Amino acid sequence: MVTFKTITNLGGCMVVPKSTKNLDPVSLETYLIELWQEEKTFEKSIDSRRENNSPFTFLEGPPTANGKPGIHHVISRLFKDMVCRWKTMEGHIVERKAGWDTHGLPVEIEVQKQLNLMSNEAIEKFGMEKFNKKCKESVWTYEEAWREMTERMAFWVDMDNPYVTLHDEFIESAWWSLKQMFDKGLLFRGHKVLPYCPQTGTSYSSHEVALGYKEVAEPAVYVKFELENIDASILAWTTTPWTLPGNVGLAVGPEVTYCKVRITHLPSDSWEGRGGAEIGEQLILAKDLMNDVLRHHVEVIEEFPGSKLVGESYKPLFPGAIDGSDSKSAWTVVSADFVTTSDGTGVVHTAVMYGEDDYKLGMDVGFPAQHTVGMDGSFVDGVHADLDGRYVKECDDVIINLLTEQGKLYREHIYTHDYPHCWRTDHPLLYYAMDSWFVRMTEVKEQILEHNSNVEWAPEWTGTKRMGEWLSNIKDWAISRERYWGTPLPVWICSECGNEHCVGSIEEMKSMKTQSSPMPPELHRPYVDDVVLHCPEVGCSGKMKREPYVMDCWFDSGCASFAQWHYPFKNEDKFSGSFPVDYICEAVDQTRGWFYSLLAVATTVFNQQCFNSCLSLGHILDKDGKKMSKSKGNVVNPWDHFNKEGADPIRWYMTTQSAPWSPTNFDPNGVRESYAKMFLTLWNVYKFHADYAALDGFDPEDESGFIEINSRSSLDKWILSKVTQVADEYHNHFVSWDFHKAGRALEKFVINDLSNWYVRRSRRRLWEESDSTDKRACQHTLHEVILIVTRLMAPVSPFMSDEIHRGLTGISVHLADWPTGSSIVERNLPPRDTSLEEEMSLVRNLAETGRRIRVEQDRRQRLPCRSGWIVGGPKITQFKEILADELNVENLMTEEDLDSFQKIIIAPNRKSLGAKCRADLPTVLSELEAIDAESFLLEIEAGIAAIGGYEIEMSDIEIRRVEKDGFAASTITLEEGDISLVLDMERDDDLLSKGLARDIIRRVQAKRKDLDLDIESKISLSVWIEGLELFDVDWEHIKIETRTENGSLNVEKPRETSDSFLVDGTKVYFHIDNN
RNA sequence: GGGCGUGUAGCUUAGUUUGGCUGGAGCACCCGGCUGAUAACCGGGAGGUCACAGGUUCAAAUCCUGUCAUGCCCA
Repeated sequence: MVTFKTITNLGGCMVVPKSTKNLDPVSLETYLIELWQEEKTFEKSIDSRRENNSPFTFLEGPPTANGKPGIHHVISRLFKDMVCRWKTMEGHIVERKAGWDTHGLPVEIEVQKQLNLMSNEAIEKFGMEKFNKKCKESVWTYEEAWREMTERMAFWVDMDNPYVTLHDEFIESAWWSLKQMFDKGLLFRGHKVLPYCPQTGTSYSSHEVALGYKEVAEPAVYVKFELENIDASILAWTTTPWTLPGNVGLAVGPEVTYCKVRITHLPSDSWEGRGGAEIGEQLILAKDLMNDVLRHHVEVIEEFPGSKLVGESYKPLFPGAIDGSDSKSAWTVVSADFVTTSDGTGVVHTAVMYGEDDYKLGMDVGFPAQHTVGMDGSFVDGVHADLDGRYVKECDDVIINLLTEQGKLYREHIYTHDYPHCWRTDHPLLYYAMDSWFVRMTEVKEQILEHNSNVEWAPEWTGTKRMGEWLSNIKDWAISRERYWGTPLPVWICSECGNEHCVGSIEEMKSMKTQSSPMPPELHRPYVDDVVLHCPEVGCSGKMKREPYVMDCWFDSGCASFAQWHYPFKNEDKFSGSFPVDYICEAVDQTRGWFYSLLAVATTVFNQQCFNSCLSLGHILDKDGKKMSKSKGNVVNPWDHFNKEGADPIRWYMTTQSAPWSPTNFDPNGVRESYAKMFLTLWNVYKFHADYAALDGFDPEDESGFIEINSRSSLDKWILSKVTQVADEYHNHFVSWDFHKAGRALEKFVINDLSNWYVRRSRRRLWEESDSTDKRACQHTLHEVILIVTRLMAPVSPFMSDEIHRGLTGISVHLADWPTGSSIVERNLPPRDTSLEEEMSLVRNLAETGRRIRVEQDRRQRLPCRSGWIVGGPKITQFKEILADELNVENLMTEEDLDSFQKIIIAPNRKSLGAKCRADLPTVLSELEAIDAESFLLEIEAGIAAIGGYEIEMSDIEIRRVEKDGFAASTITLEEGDISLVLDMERDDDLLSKGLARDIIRRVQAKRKDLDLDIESKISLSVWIEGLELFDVDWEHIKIETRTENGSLNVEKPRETSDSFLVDGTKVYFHIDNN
């Protein structure tokens, strides 16, 4: 059992608290930022923990500095900072290296917009070297803004030594990791089907595609594929006729029911567009879609599952367009599980190179993977004489005509759908199989699932569901991009023997390069493109050219855990001591982004998990729950609040508003509320303590003046017990990532327990002018409780907590230990006394009950009651005086039961009495009203009760219990049973005089405050009262309370300028003269 | 289209895991009270289709099914 160390000599210099000013949050915070810089508080907070040698490692998810930081960036930096600060206080070494993500398409797009370079051709004409230089500059556009925001919100991170993904060191580490994958056979070349714009020569990420969806009406066709061995054609549907020359297969659902039909009659309706069928012709399609597709009258000849069609071969639509000699499956029917009967014919036309499903299916079943369309968007030579060299989107009509001529078109129609368009040129995008390099993630699926399951995810479902589901359908990772600005793919291919070589370091490149190739000044295009290597293959003397790709920028950030240290080329110790990383934190959209790329790289390179815990945050939305975006104009600028309420209230608001992983509707008014409640209240508690401590020269470290907790009042013991309770609750919520619950609990403690109860109840103790044990006990208690509160809140709101902590101890809260302790630092909290806590809870409950009674009885709080009784419930031993004072009751007693306060009244049952008495009812009722209930009840029980000649029985009346005249009561129900509070409502001259005195005191005090008088200054007070006698003793009391030296009561007449007020019909005038 | 979240008073939210008192707070509003630390606090009032529709159950904000809205990710 560790005892609570009440005297905490932390080596501070300024232990006697100074009187404080009113709160100015902005200057307080900006002052502290400067102080932290001068003192190097951040560095100290790390260095002071070195002796424990227990690192807690954090990895910063690198932001891109080519966009302005907004309020949504504040939240993720908050939760990063909070956990790091918390772990520091628990005694760990928590180093925090900043990082910048500097590569990637968004950077290029930004520069392209700037320089109006709307195609690859334009970029190359402009010059890749110049272009990349621009990109490099562009990534630092908002660095200053990011630094300022980071500093202002007090995210402690080492921004002077960040890792930067464009640095050669970082790139070299990334190269090294790719070579590990290459050596394990996990890197391969293939195709990836991407939305591609032939005008600009670029493929697009899904993000860009989303920018350009447009609704278009295009021709769609039902095409007849004539089977070789069955006298029928299979019908297939497509919305992209230009892919038909590339057709190499038809996919059917194995479980889907198909049928073969024969045309019996021509359609009765007029035929739309081209196409048609002869009577007697036989067609095959899904049974469910017959009615939607067919326009002829038919007879169904046969029904069968799709599996029966599998393997059937058919005649190519465009013979010679594709060389199928190496493929057994070319132009046959295959089975695929993605086939549905929701549209089309239930048969999917497959052109390997122009659809993702198509490509995957093609690879699985061995269709020939050949292009019929070139990179320029035109058909290649040899497809068809009418098509060769023509832009595909212009050929729809030609193709449909060709099919019609050959009798292969069944129907055409116009189909309206959303189709992606190039956001720059507005041309429709083509889904096109691009050459691409892949990491074979499918090979390591089991390992990555295993590593994922060992991560502590918050919330859990991010890991198990969102990430888990994704990983169980893992696909190979396309890591190459046909772009300019990025980490160059370090793969070289020999032009002689086709040997592929992956370079894993600068040194390796240097040793392999030909004499004539220059050493690149940096590891970027175009310099690296010029490096030619000698082929290392035995017996080959060929030259190797680099594959002209850059890498997916997610690969960069996925390498951050080791590349930030330039591992394995340097910092072996730093890396091994920090891997796997203990903690990362980003918004939920990073699940498939950074969280995944970290897992993927760590699994393929080290076969380890990359991080032990991951907090995935919900997004910040605007106050209407809409996404914040520039175009909507609903983006909140954090500086609006930095410059108003300060960073602490923003951080507190974000923490307590909702669970970290819940989306938060950002309400600026909520920040104000956090400020007004949590921070103003705490500041005033502190100010109250500090002002009186300064006045009295209170020194918490003066052992001679120390009061043991045992010798303090019950009120002190109570708040000390409560602060321990809230500290434990707070800590437990931190452990389970429920930071919002932690903050709410602490806020409730500060406002309700500390400020509105402890301080309010303790004010008189500190007003006492002479030194007393009780006063010092109160000062020590306040001092101790405030210190614990500041240490608890320091990770969330580092400014005010530090200011107060420094004010009380002379040292920074960020160097202090976590109050509940850890495996490293000692627990340091006062003892609990739960019975005291329970009693106080009851007392507060009864005080509220008293106020409720007064409202109901229309008796103001300042008018005292002569007596009050507590009926039932546990005995109140410690806080009886407090309760009596709160209730404003002169004499508070306990009573066994309610009988002495209640009487029985008899109410008539009109239904039964009316039937009995008829016209006499009014008389009976009025007599009943005047009757003595107790004795009449006895008469009824004896069967002798009668009114006006009518016999009265129990059924004629209702018995009720009410408070006797002059009493008022209210009952609260607790687990232990009911407790009633009874108040004596009697008013007499004595009570009225006392009540009046309190009202006068209150008005005079308010006036003193209005006049901005010093608390100690003396006044002259004149009072005139009309219609009520103020007793001498009460007048004396008024004079003492209001520090009146010269008092006059009812002397002459009130002056014109005198204040007046009315209370219970009594008019009071008063006048203050400042002495 | 698919996966994963979210939806409770005008606003911000608790309660949903494990069904059970009259769905609890704060802001704003109205009435009253307390106050020489406080933009704080206390009592009362008004304000609820617990997104909607079904279902299970003696009992549903809570469990199940579907729908709608909204957010993220993937197509």
